Amino acid sequence: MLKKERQALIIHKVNLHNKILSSDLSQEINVSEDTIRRDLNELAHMKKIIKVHGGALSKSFHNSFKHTNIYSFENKKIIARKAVSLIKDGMFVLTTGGTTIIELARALPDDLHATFFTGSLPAAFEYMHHPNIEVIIIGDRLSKNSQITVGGAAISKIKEIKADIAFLGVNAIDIENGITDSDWDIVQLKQAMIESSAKVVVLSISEKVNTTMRLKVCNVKDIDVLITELTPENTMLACYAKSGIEII
Amino acid sequence: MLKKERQALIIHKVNLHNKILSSDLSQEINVSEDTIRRDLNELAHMKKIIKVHGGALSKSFHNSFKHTNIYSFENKKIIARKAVSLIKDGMFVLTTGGTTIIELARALPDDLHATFFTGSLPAAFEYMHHPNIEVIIIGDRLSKNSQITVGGAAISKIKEIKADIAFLGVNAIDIENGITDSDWDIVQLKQAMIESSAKVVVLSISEKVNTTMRLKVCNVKDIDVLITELTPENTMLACYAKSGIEII
DNA sequence: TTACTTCATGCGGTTAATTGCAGGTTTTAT
DNA sequence: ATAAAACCTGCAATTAACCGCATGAAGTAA
Repeated sequence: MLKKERQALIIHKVNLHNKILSSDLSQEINVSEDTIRRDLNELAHMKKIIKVHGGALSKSFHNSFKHTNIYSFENKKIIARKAVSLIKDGMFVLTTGGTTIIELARALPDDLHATFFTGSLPAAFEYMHHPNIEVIIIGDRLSKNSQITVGGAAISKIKEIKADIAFLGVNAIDIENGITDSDWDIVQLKQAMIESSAKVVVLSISEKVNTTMRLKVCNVKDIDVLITELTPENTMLACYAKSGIEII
Repeated sequence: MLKKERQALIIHKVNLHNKILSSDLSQEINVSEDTIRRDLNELAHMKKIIKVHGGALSKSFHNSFKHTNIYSFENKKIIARKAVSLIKDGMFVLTTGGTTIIELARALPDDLHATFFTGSLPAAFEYMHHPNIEVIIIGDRLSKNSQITVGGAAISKIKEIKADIAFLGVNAIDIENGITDSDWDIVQLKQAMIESSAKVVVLSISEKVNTTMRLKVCNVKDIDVLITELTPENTMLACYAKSGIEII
């Protein structure tokens, strides 16, 4: 096999599989690993692939970090816009923290008059900049990881509130296991919020749909509305719709 | 699995869930926890994630408040340094908000172990970044002007606390009228703090000394310590020293 | 055709990277 | 205080990468 021919094949395979091992190529094309390595180095030098220890990665694979970041950011904005449409003047709104909730805060229209309850510092900070929103901070011990107040006092405060709507930014939702999370304190908080709220709205990028974590927050049937960046007709969400959840 | 590939997966998961445990990753990817730890450390070194004990956190979750130009910044730093010397390990500390308190928060030594109570969002945010400080947020309605929680619930929470020391950033202090302020809610808050604290420390740049505002917080005799950027011997402070206040 | 040059390849030996593990220490949680 | 979990360090085994060189193929000019 000619050198050019071999390299073309390598590029093809890398783009096809996003990754390739030197050892595999060597076996397949029946040349020494040194030759493969030389090929990979040349191709890497021509910026056709990304050479790594043990093989190579496709260019698109490596870029996928930045893309996903912007991607989910855009997705969260879409979710936020949908969520905002559920909030009406005069409502009492409970929210968790999380980046999706932050986007929700930023998407609130200036003429909305409502009262927001939260224990999340970043969320409170966003609400604070809104001209017509009353912000009530739920006090307790501040969790440094999640930047939200957690503990018994926070829970009992939440239970005193009769909110119209609660927005939960969730980390994992699954038709079998419902909403799950990895932080015990956050789980307690979310459970209290669900209990205290007339309507429970779950915000989740589709990547988190059909994933589970260790601790259970609630069942799918406890949710009233599910918002993702996808259209409600998406097949991925069909089973949730069938469980009686409104999909937006 | 290639190392780069694994690290890409880790970044993706961290960004997806905001937080990840080394043990979970180890199970999922089927490599030893040591390998995961090494990956996390590398990624942390590349500033892609935040490494914490037991796992890692997403970077996007740690946006900090903007550092606007603080008036009389250098003086407030001097005051902060003096104030910090009063805080000992294990203390319960009550603080208001205000830029001087923010400087106090930043001046805290890393090895200080103490519990801080505050209703101030910016102050809480600074305390949160300290490794060994427990932060308790005092909840209630958020005052947008002063970025601190105010109201009856906050007051009664403060009264439940038996703090060792309270730091008040004040707006006006005068030998005749004592501490005065212009915001009714803040006045209530400060009064409660004074009541709940064994020791009351007032932080004030000298510009605010010998000025008065409309609402009275307390008398000079209710203060234990006064800290300004001036030396204790300064004649401007002599009359306060004569009233039995410790000047630092 | 022949002698010469260039290039691609494989191989032996060496160096570097990656990973898991044993141990001892630090941190965390109870 | 105490026990469990997480951490770090050094080490060893495995694997990949690199270097230099020999071989032979392919091309080139006389």
